[in-house]
Amino acid sequence: MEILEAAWGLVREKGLSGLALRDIAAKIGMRAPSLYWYFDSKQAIYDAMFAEGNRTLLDRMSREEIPTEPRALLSRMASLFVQFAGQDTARFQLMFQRTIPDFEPSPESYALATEVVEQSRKWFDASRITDPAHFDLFTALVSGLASQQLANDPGGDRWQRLIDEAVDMFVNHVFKTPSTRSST
Amino acid sequence: MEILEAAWGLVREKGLSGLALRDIAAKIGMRAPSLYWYFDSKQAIYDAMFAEGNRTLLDRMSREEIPTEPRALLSRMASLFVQFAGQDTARFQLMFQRTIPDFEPSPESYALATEVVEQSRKWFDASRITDPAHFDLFTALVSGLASQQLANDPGGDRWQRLIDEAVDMFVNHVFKTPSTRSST
DNA sequence: GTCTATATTTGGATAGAC
DNA sequence: GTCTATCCAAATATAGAC
Repeated sequence: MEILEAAWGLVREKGLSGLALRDIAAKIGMRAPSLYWYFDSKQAIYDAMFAEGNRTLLDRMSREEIPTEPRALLSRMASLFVQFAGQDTARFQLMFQRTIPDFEPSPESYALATEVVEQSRKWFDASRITDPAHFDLFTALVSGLASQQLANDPGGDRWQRLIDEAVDMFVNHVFKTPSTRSST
Repeated sequence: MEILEAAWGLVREKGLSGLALRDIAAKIGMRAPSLYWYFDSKQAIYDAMFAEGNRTLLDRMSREEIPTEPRALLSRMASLFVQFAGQDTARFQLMFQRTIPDFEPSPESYALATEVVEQSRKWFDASRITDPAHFDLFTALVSGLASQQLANDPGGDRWQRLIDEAVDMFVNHVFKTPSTRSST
């Protein structure tokens, strides 16, 4: 949908909460009221964007074939996520941080977000790491890399390039075998 | 200052970007224009809050005596930060995430933020970990714990209680000695 | 489907009296 | 220092013509 495309563009330019219906309309040669033929409200637009972001991420996850080796698997997972986050700060904020005052995703959109978590856990389970706390630790590690990258070196790779080391650290910790370390 | 206290309260209730001068004034039995005697603009209020947050954090850091043992030191550091973040989501967003469209801290306020980073690095250096990339990895780990805690279990301790394990993981990685692990 | 016109609200900011 | 009155701008949303 052309409207959402325009919305994404604006959100990247002016920040997530700086989005205005007027601007969206202007960007596609329309007037603001016309948007109401497609969406019930501004919140509905945010909601559609939220859903789209999650669908995109789900799609990317489904395209990957899951490596069998845990280290490779978790590295793939982390790279996928940090890269996804790094591509669009506003999208990251919309999907993973509570930054817009009133916005609450609709049940349908929220279901997609849940599916993302479920898929992630399914991937993670394939690494044969069983402790749920380890999953939490891993998500913290990955989201930390992503958020530091976005906040302190946007567009760069200062944290992105630490992914493999971080995964090594994590894997060695979980399996408590300080065995072979491959830093690519 | 009474104004800032009211502002913090509102920001916690209605979100960072939901702050309105009218509401601040109302909360302390005033009218909005009166605030202009104290602050030049709304941005100036955000700026004062930004500065105050950083001063508070600096103060807490300075009150700690730095443990000599690296594990204890980093654990203290991480706990301090995650706890500080967990106490106030809005403050965390203001200080560490770019969530308000136009807000840019004044040079004086920004200097305080820089000082926080410098102090943190000074602490970190005391652990005799020299690789700068390790500092980045550590900040990612800690901020990841903090942001996951805030986003997915606000008020709880699901990620907070992983701090010691995370520090163990990190220390073992950095010193590459898989020696004694103490999980408290 | 898209428009103009307009209602409505909200909120930052200023002028000027006291 | 604090007020009232007011201005101004932005922005969501609705009504109704075409």
